[in-house]
This record gives sequence, structure tokens and C-alpha cells, in this order.
Amino acid sequence: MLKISELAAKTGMSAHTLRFYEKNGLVSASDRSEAGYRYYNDADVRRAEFVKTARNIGFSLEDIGQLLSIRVDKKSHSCQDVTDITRHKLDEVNAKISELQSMQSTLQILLDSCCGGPEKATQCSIMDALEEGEFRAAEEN
Amino acid sequence: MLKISELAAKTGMSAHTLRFYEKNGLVSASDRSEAGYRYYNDADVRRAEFVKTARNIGFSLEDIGQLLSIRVDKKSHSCQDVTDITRHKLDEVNAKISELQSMQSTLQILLDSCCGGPEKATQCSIMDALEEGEFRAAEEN
DNA sequence: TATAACCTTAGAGTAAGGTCTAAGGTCAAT
DNA sequence: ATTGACCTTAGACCTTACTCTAAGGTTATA
Repeated sequence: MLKISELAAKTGMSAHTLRFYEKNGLVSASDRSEAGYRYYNDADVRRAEFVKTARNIGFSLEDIGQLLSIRVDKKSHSCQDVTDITRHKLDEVNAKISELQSMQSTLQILLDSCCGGPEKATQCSIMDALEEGEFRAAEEN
Repeated sequence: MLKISELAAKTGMSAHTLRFYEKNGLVSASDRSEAGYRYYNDADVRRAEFVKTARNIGFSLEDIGQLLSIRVDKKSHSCQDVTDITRHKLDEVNAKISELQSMQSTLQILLDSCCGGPEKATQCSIMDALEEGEFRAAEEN
């Protein structure tokens, strides 16, 4: 049975974060001492580590909540339920990458166009390009 | 002289957003009617469009503030001042892309490992992988 | 017994970039 | 003169994922 600071040390998440996750239903302590101290058993620790792993991969807390509800009752869920969440996340990540690559290419073009030296910015080609417009938005979500 | 809704229509930003940007020093109306209505002249419009362009590219509002302060006094700034901001933004974008590509590859591996079918999740290889851990964080900023 | 180091809670604050509301004033047309 | 569309402000609210604070209770050690 671990106290919150021990679970924090073990998982690399702060005690604050663990309490925050508890408030959001992601982790919990099966037991409490008489004084109200949280005590985490092995199953609690595994659940907390599952959360940490999912978070490391990049799942949102909401995604993790869904994964956890599958985890506690695997028999009632299919592999498709799991891949749906995973694929949805992958789609989001791919969309964000595209958006960033568009920014990347624009920024690179701007940098390539400018001398970047100590010359006065009165003739700076980056400033001129910004003045001109002509850049479409990198399409938010 | 445009009223705020006219500038909004012209730039594709909402009147709310224009007021918000004004509060943050990015745009402003050179004139006000007696009743306090904002009136934007040609220079104001060009500045607003500059902001829109920079935002489309992906610059933060703080970056845009810096670009604007160069813009209003180009003689006191060098091309290097401009490329510094641009390169810094490019570095950020590149870092974020790397992080997302790491997530992307993990998610793809997970998807490839799972049948994704109607089988019960009791043997789901994605769930197993999350249970195992072994994924390093995609290193936030 | 006293001190440090831990724990508890509710709730506020942070970043970033908006978005919206309330309560009210203004303007053009009918 | 009265609609309806527009404008003003301060300030609250949104998202996501924490992070911290205040005020107080507990536990272990010297």
C-alpha cells in the first residue's frame, strides 16, 4: 500500500496531478487511512501506470478515460472499440502534423528570402511578405 | 474609414477578436466617433491585415507584437531582428513536429498490432501494450 | 513535546487565444 | 417615434492539463 507521495515517486507524476486525475476519474486509491490519507494497492498502481503510459503516448485525458472504461470490462468491448480511439487520435495527430508542416514550409521560405544580416529592416523581404499577405491559414482543426 | 464590423468582414476576424487584439496592442482604431465608435483608416487596415497574415502563418500574438514593433520603426531594426523571430518560430514548429511524429509512429505501431475487429478486448494487443508501459514521453516543449 | 515532513480539502491561478454576455448607447429608416 | 442593426464596456467563460495556495490535520523522529 503506497501513500500518494510514494505513488508519485513511482510513476513520475506529482501528488497534485494524481489528486487531479482522481477528481477526473482516472486514478483512485482503494483505501484511506482513518485520517483520510490515500492508500494505493497494486491494482491502483497498475491503473496509474496505465494512465501514465497512455498520457506519454499522447492520448488526452478524455481518451484515457475511455480506454480505462474498456480496461475495467474488456469482455464488453471489442478490439474495434480500442482501435477506434487509437485511429481517431492518429487522425488528429496527422492533421496537426500537416498544419505544422505548412507553417514550417512558409517559415523556411521566409527565412530563405531574407539576408538575416545587420541591414536595416526597411527593405526586409520577410516584412514585405507579411505586408503583402498571400499566406493561407494552416487550417486549424 | 471603416467601422469595426466592416474591418471584421474585410479581414475575416470577428469584431470581438479585433477588440481583443486592440486590448493586446496589436490593432487599433485611429479615430473614434463622438459616440465612441471605432473608425479604422487605411493604415489601421493594413496593420490589421499584417496581423492576420502573421497569425495565419502561425506566429503567436506575442511574436506578432514584436514584428509590429519592428514594422513601425524599420530603420531601428535589422533583418536579423526579423529572422531571429522567424527562426525561433521555425525551431518551435520543428520541435512540435518531432513530438507529433513520435506519437504518430507509436499510434501506427499500436494500430498495426491489433486486429481491430469485433473480437473481445480481453486479448487486445493495444490494451496489452498500454498495460506493459515501455513508451517514452514524446518530450513536451 | 516539539518540529519537520507529510497529508487533507476546496478553490484559485496559469497558459493561449479567443468567445460571449450583460447592460446600455447610437444610428438609419420607416 | 420606434424598430432593428449596430456599437460601447467590463468582465466572465471556454479548452486542456495541470499547478499552486490556504488553512488545517497527522505522523515519525529527536
